[in-house]
Amino acid sequence: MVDGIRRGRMDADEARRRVLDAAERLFYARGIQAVGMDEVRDAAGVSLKRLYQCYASKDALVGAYLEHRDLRWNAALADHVGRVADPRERVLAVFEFLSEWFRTADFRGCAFINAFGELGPASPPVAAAARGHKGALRARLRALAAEAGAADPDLLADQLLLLTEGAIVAAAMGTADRPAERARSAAKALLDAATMSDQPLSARRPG
Amino acid sequence: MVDGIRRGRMDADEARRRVLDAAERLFYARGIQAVGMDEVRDAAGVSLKRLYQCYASKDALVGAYLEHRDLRWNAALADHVGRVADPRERVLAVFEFLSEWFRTADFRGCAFINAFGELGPASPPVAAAARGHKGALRARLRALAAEAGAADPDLLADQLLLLTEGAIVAAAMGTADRPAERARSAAKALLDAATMSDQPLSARRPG
DNA sequence: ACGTCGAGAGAACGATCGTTCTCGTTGTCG
DNA sequence: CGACAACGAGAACGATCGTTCTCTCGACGT
Repeated sequence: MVDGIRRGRMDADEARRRVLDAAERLFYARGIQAVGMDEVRDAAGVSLKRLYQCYASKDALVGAYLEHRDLRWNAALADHVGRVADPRERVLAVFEFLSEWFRTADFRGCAFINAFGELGPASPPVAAAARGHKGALRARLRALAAEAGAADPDLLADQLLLLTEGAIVAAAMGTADRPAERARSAAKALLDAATMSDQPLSARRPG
Repeated sequence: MVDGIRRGRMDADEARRRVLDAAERLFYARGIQAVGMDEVRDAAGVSLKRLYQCYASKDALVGAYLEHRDLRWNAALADHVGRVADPRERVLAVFEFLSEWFRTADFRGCAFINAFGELGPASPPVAAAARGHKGALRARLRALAAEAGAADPDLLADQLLLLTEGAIVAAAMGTADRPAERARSAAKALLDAATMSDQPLSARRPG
């Protein structure tokens, strides 16, 4: 009974991983409400009983999906930005990351924007996860803006955040051509404007 | 028999109007999948039979909802921009329109982004409506950019579109402070950058 | 006034979905 | 070898939802 854990626990971890992988793929590709637990079970190759042992409810699975997605996405962005040294280029690297992301075969927008639009008002946990994800992104953009020498890092961070979210939405809906490149060009212009460091921004404005 | 149409058609139009009003309010506030036909019936104050006489299915009602929303939103934006004469100010008026919109009590993001995130892949009509709406917005921004003298109106239009969509998303999720004002400041900088070849920055006057 | 048509209210139906339960099997340990 | 716990497969259950059907009643034309 005690040692039953030996193999049981290994299998349980494996099952959890497969369930979460399947859920992430399906929820992201087709939306949360459109995917039933039966489909997750099929894709994960486990039994329903096992599925509910791993995640006690669909809500719990959705929470784990968003949490995992947040970790992966943040790590991928950090990795991409981390390869660049120049502070200004680090800001623009965010948009090169977006460009690569948009080209991935299964790209379907931001999981958090989608989940928020789908369940936001009806599901406080989903809303909180979405806000947390975007809050972390804003914090990262603010840090990059400050390192790049922006006169007002909060302002530039918000502007970059708007460009990022807009590019993601436009890429998902196909409403703009090469949205990442357009966002990058806009970010460059805003970065220039924010770091005309030693004079014009303040000199240009009267009192 | 012919005249039976007289009163019948009046009531039918009235019922259609009330059904569409109720559906628009409910779908926008809580999402499409979260609102059942029974609830639309209650809010509209008609019978289910009448409801299905007005709109043959929920899909048809969703289509009418998006179409009506598109008309109203475009008209409101056109009205707001139309009150401004200066070409550069007309571009920025878009973001003042957003600012007012975001402050309305029932604001809950862009109906088309929400609907697309909710049903996009599963519902081609919804996806088409969303793309049509954003396509019209992009065309309007392109025209404004051209009138304002942008060197590359397509580039500026896309950049402004990204700012607009980003501001809407950020406003809906509450991830940025005063997103409309931030988007406006970014738009101004981009507008400056896009029209600098004609006139130097020093010749510009802040609005 | 009477028969007919259509409207309203809501029951009913079929499908779907989240969740639980049953049952037959298997693998393990004493 | 035999009991027992856990597992897989899938039926079952209760709820919800889109849609249709039934029943009753009131309004209109002749």
